[in-house]
Amino acid sequence: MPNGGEEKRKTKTRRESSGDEDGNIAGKCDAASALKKGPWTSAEDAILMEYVTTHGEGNWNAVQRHSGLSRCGKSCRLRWANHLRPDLKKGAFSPEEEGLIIELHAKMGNKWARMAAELPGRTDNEIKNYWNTRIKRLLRAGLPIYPPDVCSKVLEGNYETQCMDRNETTGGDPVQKDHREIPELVFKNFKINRGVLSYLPNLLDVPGSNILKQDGFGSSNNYGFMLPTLPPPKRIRTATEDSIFRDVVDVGGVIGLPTPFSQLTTDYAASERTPDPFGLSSPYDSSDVNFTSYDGQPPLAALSGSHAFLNDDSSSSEPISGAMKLELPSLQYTDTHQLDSWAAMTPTASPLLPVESVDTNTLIQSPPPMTEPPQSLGCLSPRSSGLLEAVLYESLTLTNMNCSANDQASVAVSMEHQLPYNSRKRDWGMQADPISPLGHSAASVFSVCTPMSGSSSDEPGCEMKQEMGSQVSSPYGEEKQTPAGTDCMQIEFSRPDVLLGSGSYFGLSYGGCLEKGEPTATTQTDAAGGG
DNA sequence: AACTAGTTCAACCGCGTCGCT
DNA sequence: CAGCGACGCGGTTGAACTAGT
Repeated sequence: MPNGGEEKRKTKTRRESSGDEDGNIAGKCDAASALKKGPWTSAEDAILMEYVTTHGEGNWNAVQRHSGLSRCGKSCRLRWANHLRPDLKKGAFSPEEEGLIIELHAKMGNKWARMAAELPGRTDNEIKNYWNTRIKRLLRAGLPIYPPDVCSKVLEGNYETQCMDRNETTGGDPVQKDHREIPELVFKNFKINRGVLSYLPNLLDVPGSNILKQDGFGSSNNYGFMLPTLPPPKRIRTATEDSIFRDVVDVGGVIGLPTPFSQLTTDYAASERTPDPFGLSSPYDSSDVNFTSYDGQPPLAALSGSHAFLNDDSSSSEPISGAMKLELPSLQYTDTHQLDSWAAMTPTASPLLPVESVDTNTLIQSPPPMTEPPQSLGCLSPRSSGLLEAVLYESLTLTNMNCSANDQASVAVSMEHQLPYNSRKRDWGMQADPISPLGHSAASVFSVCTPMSGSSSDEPGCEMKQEMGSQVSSPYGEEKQTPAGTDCMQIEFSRPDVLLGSGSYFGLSYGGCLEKGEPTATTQTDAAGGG
């Protein structure tokens, strides 16, 4: 499916070859040297091939110098890696490969290179293209990105491996936790946050049901966070839909409709009153939520949450808006049937605040270490895993928020006891975050600071503790006091307008509950975007 | 046959990281 | 430790192609 073709490729190449002389000159690699850009010709390929076979890979800039190629080293490397490497596997992805890609993406997010390493003969670019194409199609059809079996695999796999990992790295000593694994991601710098969010009240004038339609939210420029907008299908293409459906079934091995995560529900949340595949129980029963209330818009929870910035490497430190883009494509639903299926996995119907609307320069900061890293939480650290884990993590986080801010010692314990994996009863109606986990999702777990605030944790604004019980932006632009120690999630989350306007959601709520112990100086990123 | 919208894929671009000096 | 170059990665773009009308 993915590549429509070698044939096409050949045709294109042929054309390119013929148009060699017209190739545009100049380039970013080295504008001064007028390096050629654009499609490679077969002659160039030959030169590059010859050079690499004699000199080996690496030192790509030398290729240009020594081979006479008018291509920058970067371009040479790309060409070699993506097209000329002898071990490249050409042609469409096999079903096995497709399945693997899906699984890997569920685990690691947009780590194309890492995924490529798991797929011999495949390039990151290829995988990326495949995924993006696939995502587009699935979203267009309103289907879940991950087949249920993949979800369960990832969940199980990570739960086990990460716990094992943790035990190894910490020697089982909960005190000596491995900071790489602990999801020390909380909102910091609340004062700054409040500033950042200060214009949110503007949004509050827009009814929740409509806000998502506002320019800027639905625009392509803003699709990054939770409201990516793919153009609605202008015509229904039966063949395409069929194909999509086939993909879901074939690749996933499990029919994703109408309840794509039923399997997970069974596995992990059987005892819960609401399907809770990711431990993402909504405060609502899905039956209580009218997902069509937003003018027929689907719940805009972004399941795909955000590998990019949940993953543990540098790319995670990008400003949220950037990081989220590809991973949170639009979720569009065409019928209530699909809504139902999504309702199970993305329980929130809350309109979500696009990160862009907050501040594209926001930073993700490492939270202060928790008094005692809940083991399970550590196992689900978004920093060490992908989307699904992130979702789980957030679920845990949200759950944990219920704990009294004063009862710091209970944090770890309560979180442990609120794992989605166990069947411990949770009163989501009172406690959980309706905005959801999936909506703000992983993003909401993170600290959001303006760069100018600095990532220094010793700034007063970064002291989450101080903020416990501090102001909460009301949906109406006012601020109200939330008594410290009270259930921070008792804000009126059931109200979309509150959710939208509640900068406090980002700051206070999370911080109030998560922030325990010393602020950490560790930052996920620096002001420059992480370097 | 012409037009249009959607898809695919190669290549580019910007940025982060690493290693060397 | 700063500066620099090389390299790698992920996101985006644009042209070619395909399919539907």
